[in-house]
This record gives sequence, structure tokens and C-alpha cells, in this order.
Amino acid sequence: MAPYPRAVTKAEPTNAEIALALDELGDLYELDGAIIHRVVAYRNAAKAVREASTSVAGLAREGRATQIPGIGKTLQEKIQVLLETGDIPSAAKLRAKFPAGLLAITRLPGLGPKRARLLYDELAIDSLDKLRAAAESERLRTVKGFGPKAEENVLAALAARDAGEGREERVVLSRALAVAEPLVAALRDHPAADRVELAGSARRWTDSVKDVDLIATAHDPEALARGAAELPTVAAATGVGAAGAKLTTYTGMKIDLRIVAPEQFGNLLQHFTGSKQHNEALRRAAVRRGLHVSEYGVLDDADGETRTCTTEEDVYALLGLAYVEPELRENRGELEAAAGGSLPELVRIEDVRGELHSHTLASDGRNTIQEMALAARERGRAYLAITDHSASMGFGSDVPPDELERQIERVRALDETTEGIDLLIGSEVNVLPDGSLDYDDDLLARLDWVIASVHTSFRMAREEMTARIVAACEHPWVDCIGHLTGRKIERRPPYALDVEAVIEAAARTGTMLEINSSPDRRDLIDVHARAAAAAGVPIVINTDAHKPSDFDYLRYGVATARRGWLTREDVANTRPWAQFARMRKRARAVR
DNA sequence: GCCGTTTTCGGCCCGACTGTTTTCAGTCG
Repeated sequence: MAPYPRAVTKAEPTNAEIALALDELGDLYELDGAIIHRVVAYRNAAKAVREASTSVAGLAREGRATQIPGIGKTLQEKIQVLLETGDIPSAAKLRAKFPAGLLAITRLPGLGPKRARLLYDELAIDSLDKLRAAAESERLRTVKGFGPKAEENVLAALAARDAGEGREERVVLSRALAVAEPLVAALRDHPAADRVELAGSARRWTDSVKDVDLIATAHDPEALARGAAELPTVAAATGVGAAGAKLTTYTGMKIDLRIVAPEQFGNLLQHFTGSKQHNEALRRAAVRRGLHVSEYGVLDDADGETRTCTTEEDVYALLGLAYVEPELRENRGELEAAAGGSLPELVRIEDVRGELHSHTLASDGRNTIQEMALAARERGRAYLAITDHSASMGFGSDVPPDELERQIERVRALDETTEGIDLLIGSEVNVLPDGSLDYDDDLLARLDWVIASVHTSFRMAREEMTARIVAACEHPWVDCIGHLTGRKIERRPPYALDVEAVIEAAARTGTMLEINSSPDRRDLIDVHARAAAAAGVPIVINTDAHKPSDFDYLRYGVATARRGWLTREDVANTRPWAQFARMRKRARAVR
């Protein structure tokens, strides 16, 4: 596979495609020996484009891409040329200068752009095969800066690559937490432990993680490290000592445990929670105040003293910043907000009062209405909508109209006799490829609540898929769109869709958008949820429960909402049912 | 190449590790 697949020519490159072009250009400039800050500027811009919630192509066409942080006049122009011609001239020129195999060499561990370029200039090595041959015949050592050890490392890196090691293997957060949370609990119970905290991307509640970072303090650090290595879920441990241990669980999860002195705990936890972008931006802001932040403390230029912090709050306070919740630490404006006192008060799990997406035996759920109702009530939900699949679902999960009629009666009857939770009858209706629904309007009108979701024909063209979902938004009996993009984390990309256009349609029609909490969906994603809420679209956090324990997925949906800067106000189902009911499109139309 | 409660020019996050060197550049996270 080519490292940078050329997009098929079409009018509107996606943000991901533009980001890929910028990343490629950064890599090529790096090989060309450009100063590193220029290269970094391209990579920062690529990341900003990839995360942008609006169409960067659209912005660039209007000359407004510069409003994305990290994009200036030059990149605005380059993106514009990319839109017009399908390529960036400087990239085409550099591609001709450096063979594609050179990039593969820079991706080997231990060989960066500088050393790869040196081998190319001195020995004309422009492929992994030539590199291997040169290492085997001991010719690498003829180049200044390379020795026998370098040859050995190159051959080891190539062998590891052939064995398929070092693949960027990320696991969905729920799988990582299933391992990490019991491990944290066990370590907290250890007699030598004082504090044990989850750090890293898991603490920021990212969609998936590469490994798990734990930070601890202990009055007997070595005993805690040994205790960690001896836990029953741990298959292997290395570097076990007073500083911590590197563990591998039987599930293959890599765990990095660091044990530090209590006075540095805040600095370490802040550093290892990340993200890289947040920490870099934090340090840049600190430098402007004459302060230098590292994992060990905060060095003050004024007196040459390094101050350590027992808590993260202290680290942020030293820099004149309000405490930033881990979910916000992605350098998406949180530092400016922390400096200006305008950080949002994020929605919490206990704020969510109702569940508006659940399945029972009538479709593909595993339990009765009553079992689901009691499970929801047990978890503190004040209302629950039963929303089985609609008529065309297939695989034996479809609910024909006459069956839905009976389901309405069943839910109404059970609601009469069930204390402590309001039961509502709804449906998760399929949006057919032409944008229509598969129940008649008069049946949909009799329900309390309708979610419309796409479950078929995922591979439609972007324009058609957008029109399909916008049509669903415009339907008078659709209250909410379910799992908008259809992505499955690490397994299935989102379908081609103009999310901006859907958000606009939702705002215009009074349709809500769901954050589906299923840990492999978390869809809306954070940046889309943020954009939707900013556009005034009410967000609903649902678990899409198919069995009682699925109600516990709520924390993943809430985490996505928090990563999207949402407050309790932004999330519609933080309200009691009576209040929520009036926000539904069907209620607004009647009034 | 970007960016500005010191700046429109001159900076650009911080530290560990490695292998090759006589003091450090390149790589990595």
C-alpha cells in the first residue's frame, strides 16, 4: 500500500484527505532538510484539519481556512491549489526527488529523517531491501555516525517489522478499562500503596488507547511494584523496582506503572495524562510567563527554583490557570478558557435522568420490557423509552406494524403498574436509502418518541447520504437521529456524510441528535457534539441498551459529551420527563 | 510555516536514551 493513497478526483476532498496531504508534505520537507519548526507546522496543521468539525475545503474555497488555528496564509493557499488541481506542486516536486521507499525507512525505529537521508546520499539506499543488504554486508558502518551497533539495530528492526510487530494496535477504551480498573483497585488495596491513579489517554476517556499509564505513590515503592507484578491478571513484568514496573496482562494489555514521591505526584499525573498537544501548548503558555513545566516540576526563571506540586490543581494554579478536566485536554481551546475563566461546567453521569434508546425481546434485545424497566430504575433513571427496531430491520429483529401496536399496549399497561420510573413507547426507525421511514405517519404519531437511524446501504455517496439523513430530520415525527455516522471504533469508518449539513438541518427542524454511549460507537463524536450544541441542537445521551448491564455504558456517552465541552444544559435528557417532553419536535408542532 | 497581554521578526516544550563520539546529534515519547 502506498503511504499516501491519492484521492480519486472529486470536487470536495474530506478533512481527512486534506490532512493526509499536509502530513505528506511535512514528511517530504523533513527529508529535504527543512528546519524542524516548519515541519512541525505542517503536522500541527494536519492534526487541526483532521479534527475540524466543519469542512476545511469549504473554508479554504472562501479563503477562510486561516480561522483554523495552525493554518496561515501559506497553507490556506496550498489547500486552495489542492482543491483546484488535486495536488500541491511542492509535494509533487519533492515526491520526484525522494523515492517512496525513503519514507518507509524513516518509519523504522531508530532511523529518523536525518539518518535515512544520510544513507540515501552516501550509499543510495532508497528501499528497505537495500537497507537490509547494506546492513548485512557491513557497509552501513562506512557512513559517519553509523557503527556495528547501528547495523545490528537495523536488522533487528527489519526482522520485527517482518514479524508484524510494532503495528499500531489500539484497543477500544472499554476493553482497556476492563483490565485497568480492577488492577487500579487491587493496587489501591496493596498495603504499600498510598495513591494510585489512572493517567494517560484512558483518563481523558479517548475512544481507544494504545496502553495504560498508572501513577502511584507508596511508602514502600519496591513492594508495590513487586505486588503489581504478582497480580493474577499480569502475565509478564519487566523493570520491577522502586520507580515502578512495565506489565503485560494475559489479555495482551501493556501497563506502565510509575511510582513517584508524593511531592511530585501532581506534576507526574499532569504530565502523563497528556495529551501531547495539551502539554506542549501548556508549556508554551508557561514560557511566556518565564516558567518551564516538566514532569518533575515548574522551573521559575525569576529565582531559578523548581516548584513541585502534590496535586494537578497546583500545577494549573502555578500557571495562573483554572483546573482543566482531563477530558478537555486536547488543545482545543481549553487553555485559553482556563486563563479567561470561561471553562464549561461539564455534564456529569448523575445529571442524566432518562434513557431514550433501548431494545427488548420484540427486536434484538435480550430481555422483557419489565426487566429493562427495573434495570433502568435500579440505576436511577426516571424515565425509559422502549425503542425496538422498525419493520424492515431483518435478521428476525424487525417489528411489523401490528406487532408495534401490541408493543404500545404492553408498554402502556406496564407503565400503569410500575412505580418509580415512567415508561415510554417509541421506536428506532430505519431511515431507508431514499430518506423515507418504514412505518406510516399515523403509527409514528401515536408514539411518545421516535429515533431515526441508518442501518443499511452504508456505502452511498456523500451527497446522497447527507440528503437521506436531512430528509429524516425534516420528517415531522422524527424526534432524534441515532448514532449519526455509523462508525465502529477501530473497526468501521463513518459513512461519507456532510455532518455540518445535518447539524444545520437538525437546528432548523428542531430534531435532536444522539450521543450513542455504546463503547464501540460513541457517535456523535466529541467535536461533532460540540458543534451541534453550539448550533443550538439539543443532545440526547443514550445507551442503546440491549440488556440490563448495557445501561452502565452511560459513562462512555457522558465522557464523549464532556470531551465535546457539553454542559448539563446542552444535554436534553438531564431534564425531568415533563420538561424533556416539551422539547420534542412532536410536542413543539402541536403547540 | 505560524504567531504575538514583552514581538509583524525571532522565536518555536521538555527530558531520556542511544550510539557514536571526545562533547553531542538524532530519535523517541
